[in-house]
Amino acid sequence: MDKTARKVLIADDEPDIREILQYNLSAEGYEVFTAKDGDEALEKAKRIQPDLIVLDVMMPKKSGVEVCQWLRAQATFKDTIILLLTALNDDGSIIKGLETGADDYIGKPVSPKVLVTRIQALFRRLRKPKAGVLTLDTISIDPEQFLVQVAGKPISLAKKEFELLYLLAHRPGRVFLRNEILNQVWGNEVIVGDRTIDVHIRKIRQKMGVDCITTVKGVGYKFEQ
Amino acid sequence: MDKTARKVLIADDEPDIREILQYNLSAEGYEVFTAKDGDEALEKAKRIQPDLIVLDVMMPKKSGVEVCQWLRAQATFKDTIILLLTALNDDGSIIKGLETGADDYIGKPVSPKVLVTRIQALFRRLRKPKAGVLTLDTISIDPEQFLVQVAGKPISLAKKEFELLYLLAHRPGRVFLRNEILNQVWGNEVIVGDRTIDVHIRKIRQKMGVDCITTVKGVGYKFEQ
DNA sequence: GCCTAGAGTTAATAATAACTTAATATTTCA
DNA sequence: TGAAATATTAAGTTATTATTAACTCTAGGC
Repeated sequence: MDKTARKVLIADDEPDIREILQYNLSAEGYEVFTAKDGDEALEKAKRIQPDLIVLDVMMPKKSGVEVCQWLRAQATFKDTIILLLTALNDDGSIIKGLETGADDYIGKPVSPKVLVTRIQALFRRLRKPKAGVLTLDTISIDPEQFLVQVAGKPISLAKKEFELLYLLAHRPGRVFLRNEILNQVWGNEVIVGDRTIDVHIRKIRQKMGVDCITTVKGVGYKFEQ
Repeated sequence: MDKTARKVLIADDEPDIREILQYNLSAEGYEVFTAKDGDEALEKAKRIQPDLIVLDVMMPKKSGVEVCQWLRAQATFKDTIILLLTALNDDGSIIKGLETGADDYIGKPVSPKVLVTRIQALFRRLRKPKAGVLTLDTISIDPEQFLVQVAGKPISLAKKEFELLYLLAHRPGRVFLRNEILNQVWGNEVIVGDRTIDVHIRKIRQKMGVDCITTVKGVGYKFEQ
């Protein structure tokens, strides 16, 4: 099992459902735990600290909603993803479920495939993805390949130029102060003159051909189409 | 209007649905925009930079899924919440929709109340601390982007002008004495003539086009719609 | 090890935008 | 109405950035 595998806890009183979900989620590489009632769900949640918890609403001992409320009251589970699963599909139940702090509310019957997809969508959103390719209209910046393309045409940037461009482009619109730029690209210890940034900015502008870096005089620079 | 108002864009070809959603979301304090087809949705998304976008899957020009894919490929929209809305409720459509990067997928018909609740659940999870953005009616002031918008149109202010506007706008209605303004914007040591403030105020008024700074003769200035 | 090309930096100068001032006009309120 | 305060305008001054070229440094080829 992958060491970085995400832990999922499934709490449902029906053994069939536990098994089907366990099978499908394991197949996707998740480390799966199960519980058969509300108390067991709480106990295992505390011990395992899962990344995501699927709670059936109708369970013995404690309902899924109660478990959800209890978990959300704890600081430890503030960032845990909670998904409610239920046969109660009326508006009132849905609203109540989501208002207790659940991240999603799915009505039964649900196909395992759909459930897995929804779980993956939740993970995609709630766990920060690593730095990847940036696309901004006709400009693409790939830090893996160290490659910049403008309208499909590859541009060759030097290391510092690339790092500076990536810094600005990964938050388009946001202004970066000269100090921030120095810290991020050059590091805190290194001391370079103020003109150094200007010269790099100029080279980037020159090589890219398009005007995508805006000067905010007295403040810094920002990436902008 | 609430200062922390979040912007929601609704794209659906049915006027009834647009209207119902707009009504219900506005009632919850969101700032709502609408689009009637895929192309308009893209255009408005780029211009408005909403926090959340509701996309009908079946739309003229471009489908909701196409719009979603296009948006997700852009760095600018990587943190925008996207919610697909559709009559297609089969597993395949749901999986496909979520896999294009949507954050939620809701089948029609859906009660407006449920939709609003789901949207609030999404915001609860995905809210990013939009540090310091001031939104006052049609004016937004973003210190991170160093950007002022009036009715969606960006206005370019110089550093001192921006700082002065931000100072006044962060406490609308409150009068700032000329001394306070000098201390806050220029600092205690710097000594400048009295007319300097006037000239900056004038430039702001001129550039913004709308009359949002009121003179209180003998006292100072205040921000006011 | 020496040479070379390109990266990175610096420094000098030019260009530009921001800021301030001062002179004049206008408004406001006793 | 008239004095005080603010608005407006244009011109002057300063601060910041752009540009250019020369210089240093480093990695890789020979």
